[in-house]
Amino acid sequence: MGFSIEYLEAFTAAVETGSFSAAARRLGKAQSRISTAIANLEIDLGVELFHRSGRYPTLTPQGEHLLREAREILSRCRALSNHADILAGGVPPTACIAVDELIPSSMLAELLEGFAETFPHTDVEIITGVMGDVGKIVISGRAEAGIEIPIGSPSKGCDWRLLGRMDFCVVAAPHHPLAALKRVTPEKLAPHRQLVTISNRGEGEPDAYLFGTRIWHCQSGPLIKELIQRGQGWGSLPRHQVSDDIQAGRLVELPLTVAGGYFQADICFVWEKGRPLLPTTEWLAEALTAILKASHTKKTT
Amino acid sequence: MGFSIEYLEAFTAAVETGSFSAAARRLGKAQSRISTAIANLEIDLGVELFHRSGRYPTLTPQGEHLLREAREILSRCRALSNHADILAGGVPPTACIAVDELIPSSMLAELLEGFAETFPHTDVEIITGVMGDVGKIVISGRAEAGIEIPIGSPSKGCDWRLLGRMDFCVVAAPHHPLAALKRVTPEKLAPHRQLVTISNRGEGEPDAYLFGTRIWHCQSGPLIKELIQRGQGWGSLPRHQVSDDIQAGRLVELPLTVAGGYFQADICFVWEKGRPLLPTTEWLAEALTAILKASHTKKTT
DNA sequence: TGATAGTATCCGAAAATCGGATAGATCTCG
DNA sequence: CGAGATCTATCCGATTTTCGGATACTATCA
Repeated sequence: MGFSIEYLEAFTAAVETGSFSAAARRLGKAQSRISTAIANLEIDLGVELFHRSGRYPTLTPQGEHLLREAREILSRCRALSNHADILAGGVPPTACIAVDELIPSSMLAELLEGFAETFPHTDVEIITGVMGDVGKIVISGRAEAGIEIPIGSPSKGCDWRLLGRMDFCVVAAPHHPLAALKRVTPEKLAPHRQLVTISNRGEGEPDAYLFGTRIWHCQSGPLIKELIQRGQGWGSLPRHQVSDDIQAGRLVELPLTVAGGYFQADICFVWEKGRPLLPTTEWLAEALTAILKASHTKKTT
Repeated sequence: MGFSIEYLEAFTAAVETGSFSAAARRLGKAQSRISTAIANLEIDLGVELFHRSGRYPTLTPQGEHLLREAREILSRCRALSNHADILAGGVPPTACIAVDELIPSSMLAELLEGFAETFPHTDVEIITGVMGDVGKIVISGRAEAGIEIPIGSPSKGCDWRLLGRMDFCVVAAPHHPLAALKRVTPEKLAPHRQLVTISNRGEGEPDAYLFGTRIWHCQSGPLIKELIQRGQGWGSLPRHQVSDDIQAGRLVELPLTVAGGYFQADICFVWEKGRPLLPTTEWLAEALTAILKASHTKKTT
C-alpha cells in the first residue's frame, strides 16, 4: 500500500476530465506530475488503469473497478476533513445534557431531531433526573447544560434562562372521596394520602409541596399514576402526562384553589455559572425556546 | 486536505500501541517520524488529537471521533490494495457467461452463490439463449464461456467439456389422445402437433427433433408448457421443468421407445477454441462439474 | 533519587517532488 | 496528405520533504 491520496486524486481527476493534461489544469499542477502519479499508481497497484493507445487515455475494465474504490477513499478523506473543520470551529464532539423526567419526551424528540441535523457529527448523551438532580449534574460537570424544572428558583451555581412554563394538575381517581367535592382547598387535601416523586439521590420534595402527614414517596412516575388511578391517594402531576387519563375518565382533576401559583412550574435551561456557552448548548437553548413558544401558541389558539 | 495516508497510519498505530515510540517500532520507522507525523496531522486538521500532559499521550474527545474516520479511510485503502492485488493476479473484473435457458435456475443460483464467495470483486453478467445461441455468443466474444445444451455436438469453434446430462421427457395433456396409449412410437407422434422451441436468432431445431409436419415453433418455454397443458399438442421438455406438473396430474409423460438416446441431452461447458481459461471460467467449470455430480448422486440415491 | 521509557526538536544526508522543456504520437481540419 | 493543435512520457535541475539518529527534557516507577 504505497500509494498516496494525491495519486488517487490524480487518478479520479484524469478520469473525470478525460486527459492527464486537463487533470493537471484542474488540480493546478504540472502535467508531468499527473503522468508520473498515474504511472506510479499503476506500478504500485500492479494494474494498468488506462489504455494509452489513442490520443486520450481510456479506462481499462480494471481501472473502472478500482476507480470506484478510489472515489470512495477520497470521499472519506473529505468527510474527515470536514469533520475536523467542524471540531476545529469549536463544536464539541459530544454533547451531554441533563433533563428532568417530567419534560415531555415528544418535545425532546423534536429537539434532538433538529440537533442531529444541525450537528451531524456530535454524539449526544441524555441524563435524566428529577427534582434538583438536573442542576447537580450540570454543576458537577457531567453535563454541559440541563433542562430543569426548578423548585422555587433554579439550582445555585447555575446560570439559567426561562424557557416556558408547564402546567401541573392535581388528580385523583374518579371514585376517590376528593373527586366528589365541588371546591378543594389545601385543608381538604391534608387528611388524604399524597403521592409525591422522590429524587434518585435520596432527596424528597420541599415542604411547600407537602400538604399533610400521610405521604408516600415513590421514584417511579408511572407507578404513582397507577396508584392514584387505583384510589390510593392524590397527587400533582404534569398536565401532559395525565390529560389523556382525564379525557378517558380514568382520573379526575381536582378543582383546587390556592393563593400562590404552585401548580405551574417553570422550565429552565441551566448551565454552569460563568461558563461560556458552547455552540451546541447555545443552539439547544434557542431551539428549546422556539419549541416551547410554538407549543404554547398551538395550545392557546 | 493536506494529510497523507502515512499520517493516518501513524495516528491509528499510536492509538493502538499507546505511545508514539511503540507505534514507531510497529511501523518500523523512527520515533521522530511518528511525533512529527502526528504534529503535522494536528496542524493540518486544526484539532488536537492527543493530550501530552502525562507520560503516554491520551486521545482527546476530538481525537476519538476523528479516529473512527481515520480507521475507515485506512480500511478502504486496504480494500483497494487487496482488490488491486486480485486484479493483478489475473482475475478479471467482470465475468460474462452465456447460459442455455433450459438450465435449471436453481443450479445457476447455487453456482453464482459460490462464485460470489470465491470472487467477491468480480462483477457477473449472464446472457441467456436457446439452441445454438450459447455457442455463438461465446465465439463472438461477448461471453468468456457458456453452458450449452448442444444439438448433436457442441458448437464449432468452441472447446468444450462435458459436465453432465439432462433428462428430457415427452409430455402431453392428460386429455390428449396420445395420453391414452400404452406404447408410443415416433410414428404415433407424427400425426399430432409438436411444439418446439425456437432460437431468438431465428433458427429452429434440427430435423432430427421434428417428428411430423404439424409443428408450432415458439420462443417462450412457459408458453409451450401452457399450450401443451391445454391439449394443443405434445412436446419434449426438460424433466425438471415438468416433473411437478406430472406429479400434479397436469401433464402426463408419454412412454416413448426409440432406438437412439435423443431424450437425454448433454450439458457442456464451452469456451472459445484455443483461448486459455481465465481463473474465473476455470472455477466455473470445476464448480459446475461438482454441482452436477452432486445433483446426480442425490437423484440416484 | 536514580533508572526507565517516552516526547519534541534539531540536524545532515538522502530521496522525493516540483515545474519546465522536449520528443514522439495522435487527432482534426483544411 | 500535411500543418497545426493537443496529448503523453521522459528528462532535468532546483527545491522541498522525508528519513533516521542524536539530544534535551519530562513523566513515572521502584
